[in-house]
Amino acid sequence: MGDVMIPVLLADDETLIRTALATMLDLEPDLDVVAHVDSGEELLALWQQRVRSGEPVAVAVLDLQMTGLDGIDTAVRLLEQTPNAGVLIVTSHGRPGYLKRALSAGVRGFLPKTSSASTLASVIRTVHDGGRYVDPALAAEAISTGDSPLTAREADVLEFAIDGASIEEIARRAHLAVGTTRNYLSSAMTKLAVANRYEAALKARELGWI
Amino acid sequence: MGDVMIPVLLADDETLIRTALATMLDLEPDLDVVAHVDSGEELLALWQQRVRSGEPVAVAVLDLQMTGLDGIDTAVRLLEQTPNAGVLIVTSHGRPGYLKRALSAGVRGFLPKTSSASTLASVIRTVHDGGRYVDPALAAEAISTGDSPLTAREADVLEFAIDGASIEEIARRAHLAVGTTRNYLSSAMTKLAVANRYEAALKARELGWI
DNA sequence: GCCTCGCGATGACGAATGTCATGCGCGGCA
DNA sequence: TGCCGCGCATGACATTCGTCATCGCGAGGC
Repeated sequence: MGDVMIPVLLADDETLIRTALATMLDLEPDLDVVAHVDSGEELLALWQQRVRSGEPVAVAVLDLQMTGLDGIDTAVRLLEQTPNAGVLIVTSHGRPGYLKRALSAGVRGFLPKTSSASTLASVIRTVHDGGRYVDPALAAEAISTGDSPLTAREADVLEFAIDGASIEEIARRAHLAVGTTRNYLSSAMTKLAVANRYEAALKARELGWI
Repeated sequence: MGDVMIPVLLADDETLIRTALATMLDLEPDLDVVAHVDSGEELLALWQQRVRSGEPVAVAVLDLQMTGLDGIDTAVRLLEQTPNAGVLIVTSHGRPGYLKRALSAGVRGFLPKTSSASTLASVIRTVHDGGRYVDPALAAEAISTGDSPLTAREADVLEFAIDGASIEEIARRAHLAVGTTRNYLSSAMTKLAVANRYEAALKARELGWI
């Protein structure tokens, strides 16, 4: 019996949600939530500890938006260490770009929080067995969105533009000249078909491109 | 036994979270999650139905951020109909202004999702017994933040400014002249001590003032 | 070696934006 | 009744912003 149980590690900084999910998943006969923590850092520490002590490989269920290391950052580090670990990301915001980044990092499951509980449980099993599962709606959206047309610099300046900073401030943060910054912002705006840098930053974030 | 059970109605548009919370709360011996729905509208319909059929008064647990009617809107309508109903709001974003609006609507419980599960359960009991409970950290923040210094018009234009619209566009949406819109934005910017309307809108939202 | 291309920068120009002084009408209110 | 205060509006002004043409430079590609 013990060897058919799937060990699950859960990371989410919202305690209420995390414990509720842990409680619910633990009710599944074949799932064993061995630990749940409130940050990516703690999950990584726990993972390493389990690897060192030779415990059976677990499925990591990560919330995408966490303070500190977010779900994708955590997944990247975890997968650097354990290349084919089963990692599953759960998120409130179905941004296409996030899905792409997660998949290219090697994440094998990606679900919105609007999924059902039974979906989550079955995806945990799928991921544990080496399979993949991506929410169909999110996948369709990611495909139809296409890849980011932004160059690295354009993405940089947009990232600094999102909090409403002036071009001067953006230039300082990006270590670019003011005029250069303007140009990058301008070309990003053209690509995104919007009229100013704020809309551009908003849209790029919406699409997960920054 | 049946009459000591506290009926709980749950509304949250994230199915995974909602069912996990419902499952967890149902494990409490004195709580009975009689239904959980994914929108404020549905919760209101359910509430009315229960009132009409004379069922015992329940505690409503509402997620603050939902598409359509959000937690506060739902609470307002629910409390218009049943003035001293027990309503509890749960949220990811601890904006001071939200807390104030919720309390002035008559909500008696306000918790961040970073609370513990036992806190939620005990606050449901408190609210059911006619008591109040507000997360101490959120309460302190709300007190230190003070009230909104924005006039109604200033708040209006800021709301339209948050998606990056031009002043012309904001003016159209607010049914104001372009110059007037500029003036309101300008005075809002002064009050918020920022340099442009985007920062102003962001800051006002951060503080829960719009 | 030469050519091209992308990155970073500059300067000029018109449009959008933020500021300020000012005006007008209207509902309280002393 | 007269006097704020407030909502809404104008016009003028200096800045900031977005666009565009142009340039230097270094890293490949042939």
